[in-house]
Amino acid sequence: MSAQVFKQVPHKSLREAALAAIRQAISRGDLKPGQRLVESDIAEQMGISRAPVREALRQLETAGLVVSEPHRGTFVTEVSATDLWEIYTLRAAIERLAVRLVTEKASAEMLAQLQQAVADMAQAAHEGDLSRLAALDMSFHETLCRASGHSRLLAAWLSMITQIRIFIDLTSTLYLPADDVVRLHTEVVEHIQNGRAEEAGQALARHILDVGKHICQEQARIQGTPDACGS
Amino acid sequence: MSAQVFKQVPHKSLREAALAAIRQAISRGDLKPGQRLVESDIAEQMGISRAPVREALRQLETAGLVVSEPHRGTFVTEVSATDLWEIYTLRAAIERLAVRLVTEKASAEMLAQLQQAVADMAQAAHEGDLSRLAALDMSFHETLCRASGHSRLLAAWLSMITQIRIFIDLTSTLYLPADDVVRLHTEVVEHIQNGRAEEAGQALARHILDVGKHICQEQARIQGTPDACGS
DNA sequence: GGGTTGTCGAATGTCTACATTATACCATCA
DNA sequence: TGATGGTATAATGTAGACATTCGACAACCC
Repeated sequence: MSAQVFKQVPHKSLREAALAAIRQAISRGDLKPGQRLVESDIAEQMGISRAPVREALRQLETAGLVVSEPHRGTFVTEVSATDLWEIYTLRAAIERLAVRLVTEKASAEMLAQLQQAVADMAQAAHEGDLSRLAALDMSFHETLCRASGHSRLLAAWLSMITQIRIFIDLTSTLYLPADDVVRLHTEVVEHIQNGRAEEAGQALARHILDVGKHICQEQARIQGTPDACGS
Repeated sequence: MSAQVFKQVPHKSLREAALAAIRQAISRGDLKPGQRLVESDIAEQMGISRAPVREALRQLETAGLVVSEPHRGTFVTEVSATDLWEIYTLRAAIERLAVRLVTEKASAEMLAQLQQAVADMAQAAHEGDLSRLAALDMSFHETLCRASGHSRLLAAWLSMITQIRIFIDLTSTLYLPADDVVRLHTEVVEHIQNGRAEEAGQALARHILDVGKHICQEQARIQGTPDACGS
């Protein structure tokens, strides 16, 4: 066998293309919660037939990004306050595991990466660049989940983030003073550094649940529904 | 608007039928890990066309029960030792949340249901009916997840159980003495009863991880691969 | 004989057409 | 006027046909 010269063609099926396109559209907010997705429209816009579009929609349905009712159509999932509560509690539990795993491994480069992330956050906070701070915040958590080396954990995290991203952007506010955000993440990193897995997990979970509660209340306020977020 | 009197008819499509059929077949072990699923065969056996079968397969793919390679086919997911480790760690984290939620609510009937489950387990253990004990064990955990009132949590739990059920049945052994199994669950229920959410969660998580480790090692032994289950 | 190339069969990927169903609209009638 | 019932339309559900691709095996060359 000769040396590798040619790159593998990324073998994309139309289904995967449709999947990515629709997911992106939802993630970007081009498709809003509750909006109807008409198969033939999507197919026409993409220049393909309905079959691959349907299959992509079925995948998105299992992933929870859309809901489909027989003979009525598929709609972008609407996220209720209850849903937000579910997602945030689950997310907290999952990230708690992530941080525990990372602490147990505690590779030097991982730690450096997380420290860098926190340093960036501190700088953004210092400069008053709140939207950058929010982006770095999200990035910090993603880094953590990736560093866990737990593929299912990461997949679950990404799935949940996709579901709430629209909402986070919608109400794009920091629910805490910028300094507090930096401090909380610093605390977590220090716990990791010192090998205190349990403390790191608790600090992180508390932080996530705290933010979740705020977003939950905001959601309830916007929609005028009673606050469904547990204590 | 009048009060709800008539139930909605469950409006099942062929896709849902196919989905349920294939899922059951995998769950029952009729379809073994690694086995190829030929769309036209399934369609013919069910007396339907390939379209709904394909869509069902796409959903199963997202759920992680099958994997599909372009132009090669769809196969029942093979569960490696690493997968088992991922599933058990995630499951422990999720059930830890479940037990916390249940403890916080602590409705009387829920508690009674869990106590009944443990009592049944004790009886089965006393009678030496190990397979019934194993079934009750599983049922206990499912009850817990349902009682959490957290739909995503339950969905995630069911998904993971489906993925490992084949393997659990395959190596259908209790990895602990029957009495220990009963004792561990009794302990969890007592913690719930006393409102000690954190302790209940830790006890449950320890128990699950313990079992997971044993199953992991068993898997590694069977396949001759090195033990990939973290500490 | 080892390795490469050509060919064939089978399964998947995709498309088009048709069947079924839900919803909106309008006519009808008490 | 408002409820009832029919009809049209548009979208989804399903089927079947065709295109594409993979894997295996045979033919071929060195």
